[in-house]
Amino acid sequence: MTLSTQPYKGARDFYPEDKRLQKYLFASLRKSVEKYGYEEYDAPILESLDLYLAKTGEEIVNEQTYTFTDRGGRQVAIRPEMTPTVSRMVAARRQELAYPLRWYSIPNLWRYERPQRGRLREHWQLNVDIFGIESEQAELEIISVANQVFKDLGAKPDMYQIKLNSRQLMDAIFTDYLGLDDAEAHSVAKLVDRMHKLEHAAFVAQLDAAISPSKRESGLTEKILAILAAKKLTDLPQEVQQHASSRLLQTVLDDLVAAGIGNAVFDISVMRGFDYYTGIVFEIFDTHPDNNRSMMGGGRYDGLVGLFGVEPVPTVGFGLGDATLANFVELHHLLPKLPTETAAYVAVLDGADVPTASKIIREFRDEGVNLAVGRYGRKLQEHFKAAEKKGIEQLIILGQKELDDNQLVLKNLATGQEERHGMTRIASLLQDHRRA
RNA sequence: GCGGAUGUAGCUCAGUUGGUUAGAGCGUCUGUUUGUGGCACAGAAGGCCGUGGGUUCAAGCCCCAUCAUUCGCCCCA
Repeated sequence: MTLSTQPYKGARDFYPEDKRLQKYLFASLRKSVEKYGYEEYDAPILESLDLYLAKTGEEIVNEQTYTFTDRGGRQVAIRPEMTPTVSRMVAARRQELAYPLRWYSIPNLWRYERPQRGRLREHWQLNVDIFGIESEQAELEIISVANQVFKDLGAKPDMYQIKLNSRQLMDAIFTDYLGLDDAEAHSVAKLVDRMHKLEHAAFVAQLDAAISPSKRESGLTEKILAILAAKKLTDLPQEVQQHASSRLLQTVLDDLVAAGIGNAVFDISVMRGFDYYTGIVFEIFDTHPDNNRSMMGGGRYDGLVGLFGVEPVPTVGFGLGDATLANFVELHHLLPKLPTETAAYVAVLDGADVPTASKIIREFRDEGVNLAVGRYGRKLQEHFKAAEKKGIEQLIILGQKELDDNQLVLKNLATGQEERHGMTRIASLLQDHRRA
């Protein structure tokens, strides 16, 4: 039995070129959310299993969470999402924190399931939450932050679409307007979530199955279909439009447009899987036909902090996965060239005095110039190849001649241009080059 | 958990109706003399043909199982 070199199923190795992409994406995400005053936090990857049992949405705990018993007999889970953790942290210090809190994190999360495109067992997810604002100011800001994230990655508005709905509005439609009981409402909600994936006939058939025969005979199926055909809030029946949640959603949509976010729309099929959402929910979809999926989702969850036996704190937040985001930026060709951190490669030629060369190299580093040194005693052409393969554009040649007159050769491997200067001059050239 | 596809060199893949020493391109390494690369030329290394069993005189090829990868379903942070 030979040892496998493959990473664990559903998890990725990050070779330097992969890590470079991840670092670029995360740096962009951090920059975007920090523009709005969000601060980064973090927490352990392990949590007590109780934390996930306490909230609703059972499947994720039973089937999709990595769990184990530790040596002290405690039931432990590897975090499958960040929301319970951040709620726990807020609850623990609820009285001393300065609201509104603006927090973000980029945790790695684990779920036990069959890997597929854009969905792995280990992934990283940007989590952005605002705590302590009851009004729609919170929704407006959080969606603006999400939009900023895409804008800063170079995305144009037609590359993605922000879809909004409201849990309260759907509850009002299901219960008050349609008269569904709880079980029917739950089934119909799950169906609506998938309505764009199903053939129309299949959807209607499943809809029929989800409601009681008597209601079906009184034409309820048609009534539901009429509601679901709504493309705008104003397509809904008057009595539904008068509901407070409908007016609130319209306000948020109008405010987003006023804020210059024109690709935000009402979409009745946006339900969100978790039951802890209490108000407006939203998702961002990639409009590219090869990646037409939800990249980010979120909403208002006012009840979660209160699960810890303290006063509830109104919260709006979202999560954005790294795998789907990477698909997005690649499909839309948004990636810039990602250069190495190393400013120059140093070729110490055969016959050059190594202690003297080393002293010069140390001086470069003291100036903050990142240098990788090639193996001593190699031929110059091998240094060229090594530097090029590593993606390092500049080569510093240190032969005995250069050491004697302290005029070093700096060669740009892309253009072939060469210049001779003292160490200080070359250091500043390299620093300018990196800033450009 | 369910279904489809695919496993041959480091990578991308060829391998005829089963037939003897297993192929290409790219990459890697060496050299074309010792301080100027990317090209070219010459050469080399590198394969239990995913694994186990079966059929056959003979299996990379056919059959079964198994593992892995991948796409989708379920579900979705």
